[in-house]
Amino acid sequence: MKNTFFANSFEQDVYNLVRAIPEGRVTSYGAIANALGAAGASRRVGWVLNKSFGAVPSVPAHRVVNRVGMLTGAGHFPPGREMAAQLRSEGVVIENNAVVDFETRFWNPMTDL
DNA sequence: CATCTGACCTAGT
DNA sequence: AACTAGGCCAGAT
Repeated sequence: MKNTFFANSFEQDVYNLVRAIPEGRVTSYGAIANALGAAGASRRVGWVLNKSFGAVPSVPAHRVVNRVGMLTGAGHFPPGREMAAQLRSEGVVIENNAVVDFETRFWNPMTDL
């Protein structure tokens, strides 16, 4: 389905979609890109999220992981806002830099949005 | 201006 | 089923 937001810019779309992720849920870069109609541009999503730290309101980028559920971007998170820490605060169990029961915690933008 | 790398994903072996 | 290789878009060197 098409986003109810507006496609003013790719980064804006990514921001809105990531902000729409419910607490305690996670999604993947590919799902976001696909939901935005930019299938295959999953790398771009990651790059957009990289600069999303300075954006306001804060973008819960910690809820975005790769397809396997690994916190690949944990090392790029600023100090005090580590991925695993925030996810744990939301009730998500992290084991070895990966989300436990990722498929259960997975949130599909197109389906649930 | 050409090349490489990177918060990835899909497909082939 | 696990591993390797290729493809994708954008920024950095």
